[in-house]
Amino acid sequence: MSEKITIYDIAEKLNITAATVSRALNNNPKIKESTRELVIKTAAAMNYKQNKLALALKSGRSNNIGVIVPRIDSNFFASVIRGIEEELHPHGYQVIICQTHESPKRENENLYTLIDAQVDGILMSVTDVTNENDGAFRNVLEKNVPLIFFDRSKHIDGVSSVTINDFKGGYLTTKHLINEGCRCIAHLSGDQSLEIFKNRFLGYKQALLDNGMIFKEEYVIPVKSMVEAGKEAVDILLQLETPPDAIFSSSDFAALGAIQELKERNISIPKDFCVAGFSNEPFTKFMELSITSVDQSPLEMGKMSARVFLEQVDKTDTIKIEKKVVLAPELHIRKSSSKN
Amino acid sequence: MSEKITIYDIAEKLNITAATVSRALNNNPKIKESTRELVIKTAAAMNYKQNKLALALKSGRSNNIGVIVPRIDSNFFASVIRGIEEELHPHGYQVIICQTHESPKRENENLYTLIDAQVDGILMSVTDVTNENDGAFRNVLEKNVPLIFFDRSKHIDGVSSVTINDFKGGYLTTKHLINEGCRCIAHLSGDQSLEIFKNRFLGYKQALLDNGMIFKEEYVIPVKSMVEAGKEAVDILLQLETPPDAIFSSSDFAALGAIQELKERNISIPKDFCVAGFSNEPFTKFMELSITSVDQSPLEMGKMSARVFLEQVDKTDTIKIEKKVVLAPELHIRKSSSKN
DNA sequence: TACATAGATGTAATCGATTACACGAAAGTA
DNA sequence: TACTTTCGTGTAATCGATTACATCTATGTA
Repeated sequence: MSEKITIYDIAEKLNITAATVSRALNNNPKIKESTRELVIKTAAAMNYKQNKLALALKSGRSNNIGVIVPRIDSNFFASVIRGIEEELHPHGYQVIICQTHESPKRENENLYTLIDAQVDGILMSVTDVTNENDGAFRNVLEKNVPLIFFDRSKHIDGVSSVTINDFKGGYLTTKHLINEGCRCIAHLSGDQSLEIFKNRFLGYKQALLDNGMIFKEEYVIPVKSMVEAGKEAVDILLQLETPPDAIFSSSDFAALGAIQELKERNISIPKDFCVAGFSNEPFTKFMELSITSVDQSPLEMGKMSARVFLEQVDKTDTIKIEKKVVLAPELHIRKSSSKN
Repeated sequence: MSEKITIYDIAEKLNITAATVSRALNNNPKIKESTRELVIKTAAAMNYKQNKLALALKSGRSNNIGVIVPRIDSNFFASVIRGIEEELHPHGYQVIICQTHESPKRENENLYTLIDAQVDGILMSVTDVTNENDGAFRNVLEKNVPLIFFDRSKHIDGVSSVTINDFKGGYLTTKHLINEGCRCIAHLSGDQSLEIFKNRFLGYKQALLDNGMIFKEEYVIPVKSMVEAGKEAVDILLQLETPPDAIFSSSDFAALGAIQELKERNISIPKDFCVAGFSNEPFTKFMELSITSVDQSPLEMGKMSARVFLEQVDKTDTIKIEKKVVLAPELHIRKSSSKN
């Protein structure tokens, strides 16, 4: 119903030009005070709203930033997004959400779409590092749109990232299991093409070696981040000649599955078997047999990513600052691994 | 680095006008086939990308839709958003996320910001129905921007909504508890100014009356959706002259708190006390003592909201179709309330 | 041959805001 | 009095794409 009011409407009403109106509204110093006041009052009276699209076209800045995640309905990614939104909202940015569902094709699609939509920056968690068809990434860089990776990163010169120290997370957790007296610690590993999972694995391995324990390939089971995968892994592990007495899982969901399967087999946790997960999903704390897990401070990660973006967005210099922020993982020790 | 290529660049290279280029790229029928092919080939070669902002300004459609939720880091809202994104992505829409943190002020702010950003529609879950300062809502309606409520709705003429039948959810759950043999069923209620919570309460009450049980005010405890609140509620309930033997909680988190407190007091669940929650949060299924809860099909709710939006967005008629979609709640009966 | 018609393309306005440059009036300076 | 500044506004181009209307050419028809 209500006609869209433009600066031309205001100008017409006051018998001045749109240029003057624009200047008055933008606090341009070379405008008479009385004119400014009149314009501002009239604009308010006419319920004028600036057309952000026109502004965006003119300035080349949309005030939108794009966020790409594998999926949004995971506590971790949702929390990161929350952090991003909260940090960027006060600066006038809107957050556009894209999901990849772990598909490199969708990832590229989303990158192109966001660039087409003229976003002022892209914050993302990579889906597949081996994605060679990185014309999409090159495109982003060529357009000089700030790109920031969080959690799942990828090595690209000049691109900043915010991650946690996954190696340390794996190391600390494994060390903790060793301290609890576990002798044979297995690892449920994630997609090794992603650095986060590789580093968790490497931290695990190093902790074993540093503490005089032997590392066995057969104790490392690749799993998807699903309950069922954890059950299957336990099934495999318990058939080994020397079954393990602890599991460090790179996924909370797999850890949960492992626990369910162990209980099914009447193996007592933590007395005879310890389990620890990764991500600190809400349910790990809520269980009666609460699950030890590594917190990744997703909210902080989101806020930090947003801050890194803000630092870069105004740098008109072509000199790219590559900032690598690494947050500290926090091990939450709970019942599933507390023998004492 | 890479210059932005516009249709003018293509036109110049081919010695034709931008109009022709535009027509060729848009499959306008009145263009020579050979010209079209040449333009398309050249555009590809020059790596031309349509500037969506220019298009948006010209057409008045941004291809963005706004989603406003209390917060994104809740499994329910994140899942709804996932549904919305998946349904709208194929239609070329991008999803902009806003959070209110249950603040009416933020809600109004977000509404204005989204309208300013020229979104093509707004899908939202209301924060506070008593929010009288609805200039923000009026503004949306006047601008003829499709508005759709999901889950937490509000009565506004001409505005569509997608909700679940909360009354039925409350009714079914209470009936189930009665069937299990519970005689005194308490209710942990949510903010009664929100219809969803009022309806859950009404369903609970009706189920009691329909089954010859008496409804007692003192059995209704208002709670926040938090673990701690559930504990406190149990503390109050057990001090009553006739303490209840079951709880229907309008929140899974409060239900969890209740269970923790009951266990603390060595009350056996479900033998001596049954508990049921609402929302089917992931953890309810994962607990060893899994929690009975009502599923709200958030993914479906999101997709459905998106579909309702799509139906309305192309209707140029000023006649507003008010569509009220009500999804069926699904009671998931689990250990916390299964005596048999 | 003369004229209507279809086909292909060019011209220019438009969406709404910003801004370099131009211009007239008032004020300051010598 | 004559000339330079300063101040406040107007003019018009610009961002990139779309599209109504105009124009021109080639073809069809009587």
